[in-house]
Amino acid sequence: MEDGTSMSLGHCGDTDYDVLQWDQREDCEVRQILDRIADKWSLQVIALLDRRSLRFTELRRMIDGVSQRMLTRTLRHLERDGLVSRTVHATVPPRVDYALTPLGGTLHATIRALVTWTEEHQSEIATARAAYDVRVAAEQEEAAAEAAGRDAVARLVLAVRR
Amino acid sequence: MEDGTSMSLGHCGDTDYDVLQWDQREDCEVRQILDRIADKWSLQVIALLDRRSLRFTELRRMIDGVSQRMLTRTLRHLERDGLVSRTVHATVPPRVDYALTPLGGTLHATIRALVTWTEEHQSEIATARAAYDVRVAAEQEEAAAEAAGRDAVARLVLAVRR
DNA sequence: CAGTATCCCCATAGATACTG
DNA sequence: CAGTATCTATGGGGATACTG
Repeated sequence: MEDGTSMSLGHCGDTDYDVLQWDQREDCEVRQILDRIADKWSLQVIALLDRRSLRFTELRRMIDGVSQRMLTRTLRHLERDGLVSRTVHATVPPRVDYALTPLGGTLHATIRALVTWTEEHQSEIATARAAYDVRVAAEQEEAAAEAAGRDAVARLVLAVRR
Repeated sequence: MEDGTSMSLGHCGDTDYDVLQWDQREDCEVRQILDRIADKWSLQVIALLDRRSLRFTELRRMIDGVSQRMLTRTLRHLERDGLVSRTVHATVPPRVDYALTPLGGTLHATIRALVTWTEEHQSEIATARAAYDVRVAAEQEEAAAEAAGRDAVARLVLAVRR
């Protein structure tokens, strides 16, 4: 076995509980779910399984670039969290079906809000980035010019002294 | 400079655009936002700044365990995406205020949905995990027992042959 | 088919030291 | 105070080989 977030989960660190916010607590449930959905493959898996249940190899083919190892790991994590169910059919060759659980379905629905937000605001973000990058570039040029100015002065001083 | 997702962002990979889903596209806006809010510190920063604007050191003190480097990086990223604003007061000693932009505010509101979901379902998740762990442990014991049985048989065979 | 087991890389977090 | 610069270490994730 490779890992597993350990069993002693608990309800986050409970120091000054009432003063702190969900996002203040280290390793709380929110963080764990966030880490799960933010990892490279989980979200794609969830989205695909929301349409219909799929076999291992079907998922593997549909998710471009995923390795067997990573797909297995991702599915195990999702299964452990109760977001995805795994049914093994004792046939030859073996057949394993993965499906989204009701719980997983509600999570996917929730995530959609974030997707919608992103779609609605992506142009604002792009604009902000462009503006930021320009600003940074300008500052760098300024700094370079200043440095060049200092050098010029230094050379002048040397020339005069000679 | 250290990095910056490069400037050639674009609207994700545009292969078979209409067939694919948002979550199928590699490196699309959704992924970028997800990576941002899912990273270790961004969310805490956003949540704190949603209450009131804060100075660098205030943030540093309020966010337990964050290093200068990480806080700076986090703030720069958030600033670049237009989620956080940075105002430098030309005083001695210097004073820099960070605040959530309107855009950042709407993002925080959206994320709250995810937090709510997590709070509502954390017991289900915990139950699922416990069940999964028990299942895995049982399978392992089973496998161990089987292996032990095989060994016993093997020893018997050897004993009889002698 | 649906995995497990290994090895390896490299991107990023964290610690430390220095600066306008 | 509010950073930048540099180094190291951890682990996520890819490639490959093997198996029930």
